[in-house]
Amino acid sequence: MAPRSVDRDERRAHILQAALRVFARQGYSYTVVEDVAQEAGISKGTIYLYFDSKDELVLAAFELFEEQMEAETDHILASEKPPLEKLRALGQRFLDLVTSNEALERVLLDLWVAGLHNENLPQIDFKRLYSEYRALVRRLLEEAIAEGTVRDDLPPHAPSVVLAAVDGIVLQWLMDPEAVPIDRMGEQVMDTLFKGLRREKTT
Amino acid sequence: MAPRSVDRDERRAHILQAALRVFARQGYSYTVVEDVAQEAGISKGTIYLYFDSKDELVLAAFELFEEQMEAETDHILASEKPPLEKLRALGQRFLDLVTSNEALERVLLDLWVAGLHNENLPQIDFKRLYSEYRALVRRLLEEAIAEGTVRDDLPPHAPSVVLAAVDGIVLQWLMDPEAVPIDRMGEQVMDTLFKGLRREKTT
Amino acid sequence: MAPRSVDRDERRAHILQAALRVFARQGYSYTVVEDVAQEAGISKGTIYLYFDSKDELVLAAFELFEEQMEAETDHILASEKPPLEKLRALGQRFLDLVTSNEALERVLLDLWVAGLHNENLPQIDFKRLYSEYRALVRRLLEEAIAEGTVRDDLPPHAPSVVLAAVDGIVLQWLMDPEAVPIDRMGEQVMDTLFKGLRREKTT
Amino acid sequence: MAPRSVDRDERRAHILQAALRVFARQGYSYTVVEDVAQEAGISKGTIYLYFDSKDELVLAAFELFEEQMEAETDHILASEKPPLEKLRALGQRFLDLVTSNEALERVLLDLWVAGLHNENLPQIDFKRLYSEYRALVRRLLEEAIAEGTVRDDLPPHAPSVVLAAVDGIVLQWLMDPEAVPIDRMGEQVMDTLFKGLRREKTT
DNA sequence: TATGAATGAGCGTTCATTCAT
DNA sequence: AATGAATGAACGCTCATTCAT
Repeated sequence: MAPRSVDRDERRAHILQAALRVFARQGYSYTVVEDVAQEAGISKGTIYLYFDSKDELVLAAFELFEEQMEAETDHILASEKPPLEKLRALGQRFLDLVTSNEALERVLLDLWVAGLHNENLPQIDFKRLYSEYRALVRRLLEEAIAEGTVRDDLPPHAPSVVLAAVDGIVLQWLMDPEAVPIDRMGEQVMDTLFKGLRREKTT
Repeated sequence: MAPRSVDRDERRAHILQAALRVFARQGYSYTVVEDVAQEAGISKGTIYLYFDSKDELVLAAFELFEEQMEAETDHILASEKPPLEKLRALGQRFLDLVTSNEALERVLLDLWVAGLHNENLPQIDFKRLYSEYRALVRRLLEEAIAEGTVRDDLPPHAPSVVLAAVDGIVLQWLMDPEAVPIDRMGEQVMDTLFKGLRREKTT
Repeated sequence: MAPRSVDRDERRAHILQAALRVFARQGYSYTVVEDVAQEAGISKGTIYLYFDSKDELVLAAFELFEEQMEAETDHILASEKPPLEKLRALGQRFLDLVTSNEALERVLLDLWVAGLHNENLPQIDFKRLYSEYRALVRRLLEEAIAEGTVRDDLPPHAPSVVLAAVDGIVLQWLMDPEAVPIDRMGEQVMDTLFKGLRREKTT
Repeated sequence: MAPRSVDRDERRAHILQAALRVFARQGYSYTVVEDVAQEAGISKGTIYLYFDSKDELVLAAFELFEEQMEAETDHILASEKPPLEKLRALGQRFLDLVTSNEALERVLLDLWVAGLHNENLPQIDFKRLYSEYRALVRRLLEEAIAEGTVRDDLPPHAPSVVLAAVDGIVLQWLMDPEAVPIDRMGEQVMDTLFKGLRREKTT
């Protein structure tokens, strides 16, 4: 009486991974559902047994990323490191996460750009997400200022600059992985941000 | 190059500007050719007398940006400022350029993401473009190191970080212009990059 | 015809009843096979063990109706009533049958409309069926004329009008059961048809 | 500067007539938009220049019918005939209208049956429409009763019976036009309804 | 026998592009 | 040169049917 039995979650994950690969290769809007089906080695209709729509595929990708990042963030914040070390660790983990799944990152970028135009993508609130990241960085920087490890004359938007540097590096890596080898970038980004470009004393 | 040609160029520019506005508002893939025609106050068919395809519109937008940026860059490099001031000026001009034409920037981002996926967009070689920018920044930093105004232990990919910070700020501004007011950001980005986050002496 | 067959017939009937309920509720073309399966408490695949196709379900529904109506008709015709009473009884029984299974009637209507368009539904010959009904009514009316209970100047298509009135009432009931309460309509239809609208003597 | 010029209304009407023919032949749900395009001798896309959706085609058909019928109704009601003659004229005109466009009638039937199931077809409120027709018939009958031309012991739902007879005749005609020649039916329906089946005096 | 996951043809609709005027 | 009506390939999605278990 038992039909073909499948592990729904596994199947879903399989399709999602296939979708990520194709989306990363071709871009979300240039990918047709049939492409995802072929990549997953199944038929078009099957995808709709596991996802309600093409959009939901990309939304699921985002959730995947957010879950992973959130877990990492909580872990790092709960640690006993000084605030600047936490910041360094966060940046590093973000880059690691991104590195470990280039496909995911490309898809997120697509999604990000789409979100800039499409108000009907309300499930993903990048605006809020970035606000939270900025607040988080700000808190760490303030702790560090209180501690005396960070200068107290930072520009008010310094948190944005920190985020910008990390984001921007990912962008360059996506564009040209050889020229910007991301697995060695975390340290350099943080070193540059922490120490600045200028020779000390010369300020 | 007959008088006709001037009219033609003017017309072409008119359409391109209209296209930029619409693409910026709605995103490239969410814009239908009819939208551009309406914005330009002409008919759909006419667009095809000046551009071969919808794609060519966005390609022309890129050329527009590149020309503008190149002129600015040359001008700044030819000036008599010290290298770090040139860098600051470049960053500032880039942000100004972007600010002055949000439409253009949004379209470039669209294009950028498309280029990530579409190898058949050989006219736009972002890879090469970024290589050139990195080389430019590197040259300026090396001059500054030689001069003694920049520390000589910079990480090798520091130029990427500089570019990243500027790019990343634009991204955050596009996403949330109120939270990241770009007209006051140039200075803060440069200040943060130049001085670093850390309190001096504590290094 | 082995014991198995009984089970099989029972199962088939069970599915058919479930199908009727769903078809009546949602309409044939708005019903997906899965809906029928759920209503029957079985799986989609099982339906195909008892019926070759979705179409066959609706065909079976028609056979069901025809069998029931035929049995009733024969019974009434075999009775000892005068012809006009037989006619009244037939109309009443038709309405009763319909009333007792609104689902069936709605499905038949669907089928009826489909049959109007689909020549490939040769199993159901509504044309022949109505011809037979008309002939039956005609026979009864002629008997009644001979008897002197029905006027001898009836229009030639009076049998069609009789059928039409009964059919039309069912239609109005299906459309708006509150406005046309079918359980009290049989009598009124027959009264109106028998006596006519006009005041007697005024003819 | 003038493009291919067309009379929009004419074009729309042309497509609508083509759609009516195909819908009548195949039924609404068995017709694909491509069929309508072929019948109209145009391409699929063109249909969408004149109608927003497939549904709108059938809705437009209904409006066509309603407008025609309403105009006829008003005209008849405004005339100087006695109420019973008005009723006869209404029935006759309804049948004429239906006869003159079999395609339209078949489509309306389709629509009617679809409306029974599809609550999302709110533009067409057959329930209300029939209520109004019943009220109209009732009013005429009451006038006739007051006048003394109609018996005063009519069953309360007699108006429904009148409507039923006319509707039902149309149904039989659609099913089998030879057996039920509609152009000679109006009179017979009305004669049967007015005088009834029974021989006078015998009541 | 019964299951329900899998299939893929087919649908309504969109829109970049063409072309008669 | 300019128009906008017309085109038709392509899309996302549905669902009757099949079939491995």
